[in-house]
Amino acid sequence: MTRPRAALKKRANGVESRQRILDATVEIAGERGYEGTSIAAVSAKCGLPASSIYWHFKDKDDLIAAVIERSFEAWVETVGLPDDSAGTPLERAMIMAADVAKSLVEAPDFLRLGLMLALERRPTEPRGRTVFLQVRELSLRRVEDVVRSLFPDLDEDAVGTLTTYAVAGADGLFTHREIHGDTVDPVTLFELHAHLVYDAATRLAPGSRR
Amino acid sequence: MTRPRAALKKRANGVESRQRILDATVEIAGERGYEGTSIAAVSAKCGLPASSIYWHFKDKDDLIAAVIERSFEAWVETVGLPDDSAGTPLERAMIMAADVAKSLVEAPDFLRLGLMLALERRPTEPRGRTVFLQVRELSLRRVEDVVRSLFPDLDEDAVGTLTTYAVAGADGLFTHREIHGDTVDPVTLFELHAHLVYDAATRLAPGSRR
Amino acid sequence: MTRPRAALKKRANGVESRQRILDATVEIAGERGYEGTSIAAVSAKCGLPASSIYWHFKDKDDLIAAVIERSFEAWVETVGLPDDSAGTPLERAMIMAADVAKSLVEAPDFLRLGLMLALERRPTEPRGRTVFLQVRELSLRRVEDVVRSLFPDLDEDAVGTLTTYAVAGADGLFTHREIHGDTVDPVTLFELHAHLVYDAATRLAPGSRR
Amino acid sequence: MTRPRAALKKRANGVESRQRILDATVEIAGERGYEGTSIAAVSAKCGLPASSIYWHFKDKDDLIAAVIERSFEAWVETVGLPDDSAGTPLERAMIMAADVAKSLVEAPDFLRLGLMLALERRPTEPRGRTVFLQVRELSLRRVEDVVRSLFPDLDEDAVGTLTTYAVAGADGLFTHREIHGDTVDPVTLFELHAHLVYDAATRLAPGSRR
DNA sequence: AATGAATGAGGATTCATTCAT
DNA sequence: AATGAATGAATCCTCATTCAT
Repeated sequence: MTRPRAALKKRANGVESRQRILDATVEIAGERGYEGTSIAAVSAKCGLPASSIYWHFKDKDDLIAAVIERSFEAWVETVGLPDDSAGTPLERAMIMAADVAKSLVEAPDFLRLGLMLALERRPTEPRGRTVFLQVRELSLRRVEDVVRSLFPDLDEDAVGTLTTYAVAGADGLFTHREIHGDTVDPVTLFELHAHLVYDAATRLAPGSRR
Repeated sequence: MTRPRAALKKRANGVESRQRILDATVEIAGERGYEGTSIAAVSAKCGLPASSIYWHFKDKDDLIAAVIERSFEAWVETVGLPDDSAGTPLERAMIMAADVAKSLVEAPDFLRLGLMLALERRPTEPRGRTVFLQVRELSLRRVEDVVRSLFPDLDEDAVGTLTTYAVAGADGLFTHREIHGDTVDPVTLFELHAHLVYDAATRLAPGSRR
Repeated sequence: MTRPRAALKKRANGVESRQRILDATVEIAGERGYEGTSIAAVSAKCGLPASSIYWHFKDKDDLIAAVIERSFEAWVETVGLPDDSAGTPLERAMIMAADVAKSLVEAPDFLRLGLMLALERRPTEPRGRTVFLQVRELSLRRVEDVVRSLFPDLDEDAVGTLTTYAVAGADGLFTHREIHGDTVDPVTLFELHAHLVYDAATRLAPGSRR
Repeated sequence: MTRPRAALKKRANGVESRQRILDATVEIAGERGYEGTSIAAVSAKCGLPASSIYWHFKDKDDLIAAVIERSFEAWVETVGLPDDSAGTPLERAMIMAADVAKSLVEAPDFLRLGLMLALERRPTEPRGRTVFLQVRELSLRRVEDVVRSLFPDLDEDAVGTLTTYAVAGADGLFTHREIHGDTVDPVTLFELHAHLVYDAATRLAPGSRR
């Protein structure tokens, strides 16, 4: 009576269960938002009873926050880090644009869910929203750095404006695609965006005729 | 003396009640989205019992759809129609930009609620979402017309791209402001956007070195 | 400016409205029973607002009771009274059987609704049930009389048993038809029933070898 | 000593809870029919909160269907199977009659509830009704078999007629008793019914003077 | 003779969560 | 590591009824 040889299946496996729950949750939360995501629905989709979800996560808030975190990490990986060395500023900007466009097409959960949460204004803010705002702030700083390194002449105000415009534009293009689908090619749009942001840098630069 | 005109309060007045319900609903739905909007909350805010809400609206779906419709109309009014005659194309674009910026700052319910609904993907789409998509489509056609009239040389593809970029940019700037507040002056951003869209028109125009 | 010539339509007409309400109510109550019959449903079916129903009837109980009364009268008319004079007792019994069979096929609302109400045991008995029990008692007395006149020799106990059996049989055949439809010809069954009741009379008669 | 077996009350026991819910439901549904049976009332009667009822049953429909099923089984048990061997056909028929009479007096929930459901015609038929019709069909087949074995000479049409008449008669007698109580002794009536059905068999038999 | 609007009570069902096992 | 059962609060919505007009 040795231990069963291949007890691989159905052997209590915390890590895998956790993943299954998170998988189910992204799907549902991405469809229905924070309030629309019920533990029962997640339970039905992942096959584990509701009480098991509470074994892995403190509460619904915690679950959603975890989902945001995980999907942010997944998104960050698909973006890839820009190679600092290569080419002219414009060329580097264009490569970033293409990267971001691709990442938003491939791993849209993070931003969709995040924007849904961010647009809400409920009195007691869910932790998921806070998490999203944090990682978003992080991304904004990262973009700011890139802007600064690409256009060293800009003053801080201009850097802020440009960063905001660059990120807001990406948000808008993403949102548009989520709503209307690929009626216009997203890569074209993101490249246009990169070009225009680049133009804006010169427009905002000191000594420009603005 | 005739009988007191406004009796002793609380006497049947359909039109006003309807408005009160809608007022309460925009406020709540704009804060918490579709699922977060409970009839009980609306009832509490407008003072009428839940059952009375159902006299005026078939169900929650119907209520939210009505809110979207009304807030769209309100928004359209605050935008104002562009004066066809005035100035150079660029000047006219700048005026539009300022108008839209102002309208989004003043009557943001329509777009906030609409975007929240639009980002959702629930299997049985709420009517409110459909309504939003319809009026949005309408707005897109309107912008398209303006683009065409400002830049008569553009081919249809370019018109589509430009329209999409213009609207998506506005969405993005709006979203950014909803999330981060006025860290960067919205009018500046919308004017920058107008400038860049204008530049893009020349970039996309036939004969440009694109 | 004389009175409009043919103000026949839409001139407030109490009698017709009352009928429309009753018509709608039989239909719904026959489908769904007492509790299942909502004023809103009746209102929807007859086209008059709920408040109008309350102008014609005191309350729901009153409405249902009125329906029972009216459908009983309709049923009584389709039964027709047996012609006292004609033929042998058996022949007269057979004619009655055919009459009753036909009436239950043609105007089944009364009995269906009545039985539904009668089978219920709610603590505060609805007036409709009382009305049904009353008219049913009336019918039972009528049948009793017929039994007595057909079989003058029977003692009162036997009359009671026979009457009960005759009526219960009719109820059962009716119920069976409501449930299973015309899988077996109802006239055949009612004739068989008449025959057997007739046989039973001889079986119960004094001096029979029972 | 081990830990106290029946803890401190109120500790999870699925099977027992399910029974308690069903017990409460038969009682209420038998009194008030489908629509008249509110989950709140069941909850009050069985002591479990409404939400617990939904742990055990998908919805009200499911609950009522389960009640029908269980009460049918209970009823089948009180009927008892006819002992194939004993006596003449008539004697055996009489014993069956007595058995059925007794069972309907003792466990009337099944038939009362079933008939109430069966008489309804709601557009979307409740599952409970379907279940009742199924078990009823089953019972009819059983009776048909008995008829065939008691009167092997009958052709199929006659078997159908006789079966229908036998069952419909039982329904009618049951209904009568539910409505009017024991004004006439039920056993007497069921025995009379058995006699008459027996007579009918000869009346329907080939070669009879029918 | 009729009705638009209102309303409190109650309908079924789902919610997030807990807890003993 | 997991789960069956339970639970109170909240969900949306319908109920029968009223009342001023």
